[in-house]
Amino acid sequence: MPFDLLLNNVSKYIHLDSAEKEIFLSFLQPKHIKRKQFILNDGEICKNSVFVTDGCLRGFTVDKNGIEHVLSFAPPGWWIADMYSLISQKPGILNIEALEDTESIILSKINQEKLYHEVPKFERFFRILTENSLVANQQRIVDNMSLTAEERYSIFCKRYPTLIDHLPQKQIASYVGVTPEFFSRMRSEMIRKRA
Amino acid sequence: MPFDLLLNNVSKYIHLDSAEKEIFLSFLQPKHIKRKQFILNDGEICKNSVFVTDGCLRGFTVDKNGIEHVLSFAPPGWWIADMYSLISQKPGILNIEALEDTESIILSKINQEKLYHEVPKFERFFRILTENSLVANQQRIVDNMSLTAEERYSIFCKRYPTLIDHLPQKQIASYVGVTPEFFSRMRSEMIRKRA
DNA sequence: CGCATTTCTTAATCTACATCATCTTTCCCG
DNA sequence: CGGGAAAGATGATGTAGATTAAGAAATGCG
Repeated sequence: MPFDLLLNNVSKYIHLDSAEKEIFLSFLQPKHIKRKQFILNDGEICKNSVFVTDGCLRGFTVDKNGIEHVLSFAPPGWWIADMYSLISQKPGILNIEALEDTESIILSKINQEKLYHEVPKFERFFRILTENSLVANQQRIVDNMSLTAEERYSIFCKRYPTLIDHLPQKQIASYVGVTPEFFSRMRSEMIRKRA
Repeated sequence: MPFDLLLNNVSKYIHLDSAEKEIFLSFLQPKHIKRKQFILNDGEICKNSVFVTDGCLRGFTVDKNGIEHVLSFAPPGWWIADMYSLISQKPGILNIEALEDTESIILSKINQEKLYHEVPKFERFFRILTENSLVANQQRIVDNMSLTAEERYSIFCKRYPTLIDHLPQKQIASYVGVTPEFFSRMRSEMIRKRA
């Protein structure tokens, strides 16, 4: 069952009996996403929370010079959405794209509201997810103002250990906030230092 | 009445009849804050939302090298709090300090909850404040990754027009994310260009 | 399997911003 | 209102990371 990963994720924060699990599962929809396929474009209203069970998604914005900036990755076991747009139901700034063929589970905004009515303890669960995204954003602002690229890379490594040797370097570079060229040079210097 | 500014602020988002206004006001507490006085320290749990009616507060973090990074200002008409800590009631990372003698209105977390029960439409109001802080943080991450110091300064100017010639330059520099020396140089060059 | 496209590496040069030092100006508290 | 501290200006020098260019390696798709 690919839903096991999701149930595990939920049970980190709230306990569900089997009736509640049933209700939860009835609101979910599995979705296969092909490599390079977009499931959200900037300017759209975000209608879904997406939980990845296999593969990997990325959330990114495009600045006025056409440069992409990766704000988050979603490997298996992670949720992804444009939190602002999802909450406010106003147009967002995030694009969400599959970096490889990906299996996911969709919880629509509408079903999320229904779920709150039928199993109120899910309010707690999604409140915690929102808090986590808040704290991550706050921390990221500070990190970008005070840390070097190398330090930011090591934060990436802690946050996404499974992605380190798994993702195109240019995606990691974009998350860390440097050019692919500099990132390549930086990595080879880090290896040299360690040797 | 210094509460007028606050009632105006609230009525931008929700309409209150006079009974509801009464209830709201009964939960508030005016507070005078002296220049250089802290009303929140990092590591503490944030217990209050603070609305400024006169003067100015700043929210900032201190990095591992002891350098301060200003995340937000609160001139008259603005709310300030460590949103993450306020919502989660866990220790936060923000310090909040008065940049000059300041008049403010305090709404404690506890009273905020009571207010939700007595006047539920305040849920909408504070939800919107939370959304605004979310979108501001998201935008700030992108801005810091893609804009020059000069562009970030012009965003500061739009966001806080009343503060431009009113605040120590080093505070603005810290918000923009540059050293005071570079900020001084940058400003004199911007003036030269315009002349 | 093989070719095209994407990704990675390395090098030279460039630039935005930091750091350090010194001097001047402003401001605030006794 | 006067003196001391904080803030600001300006110059010289240092550096993290960008840009451009060009070749090598990897990868995905027909």
